[in-house]
Amino acid sequence: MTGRKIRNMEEFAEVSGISRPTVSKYFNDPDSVRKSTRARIESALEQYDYRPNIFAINQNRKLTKNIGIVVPYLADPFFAEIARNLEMLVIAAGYHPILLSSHGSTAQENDNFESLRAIKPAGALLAPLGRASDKAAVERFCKAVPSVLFDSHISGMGEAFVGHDNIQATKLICEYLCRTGQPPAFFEMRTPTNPNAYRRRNAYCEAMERMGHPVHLLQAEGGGWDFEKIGLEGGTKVIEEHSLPTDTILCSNDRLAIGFLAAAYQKGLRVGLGAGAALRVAGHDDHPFSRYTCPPLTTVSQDYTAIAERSVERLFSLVESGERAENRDEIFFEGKLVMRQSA
Amino acid sequence: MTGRKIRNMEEFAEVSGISRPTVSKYFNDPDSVRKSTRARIESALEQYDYRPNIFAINQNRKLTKNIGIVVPYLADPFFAEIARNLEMLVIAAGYHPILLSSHGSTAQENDNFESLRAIKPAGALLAPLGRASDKAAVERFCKAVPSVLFDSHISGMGEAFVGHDNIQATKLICEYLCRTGQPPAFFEMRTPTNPNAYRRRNAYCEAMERMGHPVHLLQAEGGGWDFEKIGLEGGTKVIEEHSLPTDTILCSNDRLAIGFLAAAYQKGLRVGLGAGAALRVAGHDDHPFSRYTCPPLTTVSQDYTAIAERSVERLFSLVESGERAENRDEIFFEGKLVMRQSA
DNA sequence: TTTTAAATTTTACCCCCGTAAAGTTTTTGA
DNA sequence: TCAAAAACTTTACGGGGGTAAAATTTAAAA
Repeated sequence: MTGRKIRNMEEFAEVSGISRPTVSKYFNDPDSVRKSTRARIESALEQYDYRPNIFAINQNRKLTKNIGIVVPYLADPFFAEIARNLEMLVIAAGYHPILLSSHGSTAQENDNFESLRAIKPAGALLAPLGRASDKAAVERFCKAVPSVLFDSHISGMGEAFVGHDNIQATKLICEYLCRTGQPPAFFEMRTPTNPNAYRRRNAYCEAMERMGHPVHLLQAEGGGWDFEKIGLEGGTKVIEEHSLPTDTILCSNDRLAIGFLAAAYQKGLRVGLGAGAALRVAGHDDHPFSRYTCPPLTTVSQDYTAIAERSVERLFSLVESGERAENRDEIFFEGKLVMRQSA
Repeated sequence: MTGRKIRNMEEFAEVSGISRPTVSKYFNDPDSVRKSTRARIESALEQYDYRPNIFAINQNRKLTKNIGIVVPYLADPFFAEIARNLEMLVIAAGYHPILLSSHGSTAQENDNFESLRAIKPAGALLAPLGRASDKAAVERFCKAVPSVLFDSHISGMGEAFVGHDNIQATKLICEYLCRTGQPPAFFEMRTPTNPNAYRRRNAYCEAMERMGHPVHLLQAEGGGWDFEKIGLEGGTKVIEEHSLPTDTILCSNDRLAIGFLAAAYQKGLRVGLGAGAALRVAGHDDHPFSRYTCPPLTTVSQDYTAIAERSVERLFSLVESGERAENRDEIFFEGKLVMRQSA
């Protein structure tokens, strides 16, 4: 780090003794220039502190190295965790992740789409809000930017969808619960925020009918993203009303289950498998905190890593081929049973 | 949305019948042009879909409307929640937040600083890793970009620090615990990831000495950001070794407490206040999930909202004056006791 | 050594907008 | 109504770099 300040590529080309277009070529792909040229540039790089201006670069490219990541609610540890995985994969691929949270708001989601389009991303990984999404806005965005949807499925949008197999996973835990005790009732939000919830509800109903057990839906009121709160309040209500039709509760997701466990605890109902237990409670997702509940939550896992990896992989195959997918594929990863002490 | 496609400001100026420099002026401040001119531009804006190219804008400004937000670990709901608050305040102020997580890694933190500097942000809100931070890198960044530090304090860096009063808050809960039962032992990580932990440890020691109670530090092994795991394992260990010197445990933060509660539960130790309880456990932070633990966690809150608001306020007073602070101020918000059922 | 292909340089133009300077029009206020 | 002030237009330049085309050099192959 010596010598004069370098203001632009012109000056850097000068001090490194190479022409500017070749320097430009180097920065776009160091392997595209002769080895000896590369060496000269890199030795100049050690002497002088220079890097190309990102705005000037992006202005001249139709596409940038930016990859947008949009999640519906980043303060939900599930999305935080999957976003973390996605970011790291995108970085590893030499791209630049731009992480945006819609904070549960349709307006914010639309703003995020606009912000993203303004920076001409090479592609985007989207988990839309779902029910609350402005479908037309999602569609416009996907048309303009190669996108892979993950977690929340909106039919027909994006070049691909990568997500969790809600149906298989729900059936799996239903079967486990039926095999090991009373058939479960299903605890959920009456009007779920997340579209996966509908698939889980349907899968539960189907599974129970197939096994010849009664279907019991326990529906909590409330909207938004404060699932634990809804679980706690809804859980308290069903317990107080003695409206539990069975001793086994399958919650639509782990966050609801965490709330429900709190409700059970506060009402003095012991949850677990042993003789002294009054209730079995299971969740869905293998949420980062589900192993720390009391008792530890039995659940079905989502394969976070696989979903993140495949989403990124699928997106880059689009981005790097420069083509749009001829046929939209949908990839589902199976859930695994995570047996802990709550059910 | 009719008419031909507009490619740039030149063309837009043409169709709106105004000169390009005036149009440019309008986009920088709609109030800086005559009312009638503004009306003509805005009616053209309704007919034609045009917005200025963000890269070209930023290339020509020394400063952008970008505000960097760097947090050490976004998958920690505490940071997710505070980032959410910060983002919304920054947006409300008409700026553009760029949220970056260091994912607990020094290298990533430094990369984040570089990425941010590359986009010439008007300012930055930083919560450094702390102990793991590359101090020189933080200092360089703060010298180059007006920055307000929050949550984790590194002395002398940034134009201001806004955070939680760890000392007051720790003393508050110590006094509460001593007043209502046995004096607490302090459960923490031996080598804490977060710098606040050291202040809490010291405040605990001081408070106990001042009140004439013995100081007991229970130190869990392990590093990183998986605090619940450390709390569970460390808690299991101290319980198994019968090395609990008192029936009251004050955890250095809520996430450790969540782990500790799980340990107690799994070891059959009933936590709470009543007669049947073997243990009291308290935390620190009022973590988003602390109200859903079993039993609900007694803790001291951090004033998330105030910290976020003041940080943003302080940063914009710098940004908009265009000056650097003559004297660095440090603002601490007091914690409040949150009494729930665990202690 | 010659031929050929590949890499580089030169030249030139483009991207899209900020902004300063000078000249022109419109608005304001007395 | 008229001069001063304000707003606008025209003109011109600059920012930092992508990229195409033609000319030149270098390296590899025959």
